[in-house]
Amino acid sequence: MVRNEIQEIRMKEYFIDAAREILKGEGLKSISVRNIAERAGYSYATLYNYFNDVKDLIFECVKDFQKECDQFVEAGSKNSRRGLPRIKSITKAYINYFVQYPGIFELFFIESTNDFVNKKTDLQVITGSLNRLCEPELIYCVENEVLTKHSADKMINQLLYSVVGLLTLYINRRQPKTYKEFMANVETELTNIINK
Amino acid sequence: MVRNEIQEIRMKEYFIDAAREILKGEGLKSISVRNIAERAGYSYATLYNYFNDVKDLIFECVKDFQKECDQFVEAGSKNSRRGLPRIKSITKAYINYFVQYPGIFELFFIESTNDFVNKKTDLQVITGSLNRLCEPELIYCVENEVLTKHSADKMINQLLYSVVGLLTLYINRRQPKTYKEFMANVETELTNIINK
DNA sequence: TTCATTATATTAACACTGTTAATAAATATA
DNA sequence: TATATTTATTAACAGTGTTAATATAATGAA
Repeated sequence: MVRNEIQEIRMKEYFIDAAREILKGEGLKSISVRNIAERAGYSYATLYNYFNDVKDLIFECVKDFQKECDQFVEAGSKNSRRGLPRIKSITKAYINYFVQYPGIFELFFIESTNDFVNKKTDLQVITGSLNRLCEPELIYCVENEVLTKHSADKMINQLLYSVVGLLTLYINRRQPKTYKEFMANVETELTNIINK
Repeated sequence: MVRNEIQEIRMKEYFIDAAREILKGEGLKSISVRNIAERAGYSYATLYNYFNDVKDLIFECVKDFQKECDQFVEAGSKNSRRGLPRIKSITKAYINYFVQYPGIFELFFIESTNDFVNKKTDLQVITGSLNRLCEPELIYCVENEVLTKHSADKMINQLLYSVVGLLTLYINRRQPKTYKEFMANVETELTNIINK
C-alpha cells in the first residue's frame, strides 16, 4: 500500500501526458480510458490504480492547461502598456489560446453534461480564470482612476460573456467561417467593452 | 416499399414526441435510441425504419423547438413598443426560453462534438435564429433612423455573443448561482448593447 | 378463405464506452 | 529460495449507436 511516491507520480504523468496529447489533438470526442491507456503503454484497468476515475485524470489535465494558458497570456501581453491596453492584450491572448486548442475550450466551458470535470470548485476556478488574469490591471485602473470599482466589475463580466459567446459560436458552430472574420469581431467587441 | 404516407408520418411523430419529452425533461445526457424507442412503445431497431440515424430524429426535434421558441418569443414581446424596446423584449424572451429548457440550449449551441445535429445548414439556421427574430425591428430602427445599417449589424452580433456567453455560463457552469443574479446581469448587458 | 408475397417490427450481434472483480505477473521481504 | 505484497492484466457488466437476420403482421391473388 505504501507505494513509492516517485514511481506513483511518474505513472500518473504517463497517463496525464497521454490524455493531454489526445485533448490537444483530437479533443474531448476522441478521449476514452482505453485510448489514454494505450497511448501511455498500459492496460485500461491500470489507470484505475492511479486515478479514482477518468474525471480525476481529466481534471489533472485541466490544471496543467490552466497553467499553460496563464503562461501563454503572460507572454502575449507583457509588452502592452499597463491598464486598459493590457486588459485588451490579455483577453486577445486568452482567446487565441483557445482558438489554438479548441478541445481545451470545450473542456473548460462547454463540457458539463458528459462525464468529465464536474467538481463545483473546479468550475469556479475555470470560469474565474480571465478574471484572475485581468485582476492586476483592473486594480491598476481603479488606482489610477481610469475606472471605478463598479465599472471595473462590470467590464470584466462583459468581457467574459463576450469571450465565451464569441468562442462558443466560432469553435462549436463555425460562425463566422474564417479566422480573419472572427478576429475582426473580437476586435469590435473588445473595443466596445474596454474603450467604451 | 410504398408505405402509407399518413402512417409513416404518424410513426415518425411517436418517436419525435418521445425524444422531445426526454430533451425537455432530462436533456441531451439522458437521450438514447433505446430510451426514445421505449418511450414511443417500440423496439430500438424500429426507429431505424423511419430515420436514417438518431441525428435525423434529433434534428426534427430541433425544428419543432425552433418553432416553439419563435412562438414563445412572439408572445413575450408583441406588447412591447416597436424598435429598440421590442428588441430588448425579444432577446429577454429568447433567453428565458432557454433558461426554461436548458436541454434545448445545449442542443442548439453547445452540442457539436457528440453525434447529434451536425449538418452545416442546420447550424446556420440555429445560430441565425435570434437574428431572424430581431430582423423586423432592426429594419424598423434603420427606417426610422434610430440606427444605421452598420450599427444595426453590429448590435445584433453583440447581442448574440452576449446571449450565448450569458447562457453558456449560467446553464453549463452555474455562474451566477441564482436566477435573480443572472437576470440582473442580462439586464445590464442588454442595456449596454441596446441603449448604448 | 387460404396461400404467397410484401411490409413492418423484433431480437441478436458488433464495436464501442466507463468501471469493477478476479486473476496473473512482478517485486520486495524474510 | 520461499513467502508476502504490490502492481498489471484479462474478463465481465451495463450502457451506447447501428446493422443483419429473423419473426410477425398486413396485403394481394386464387
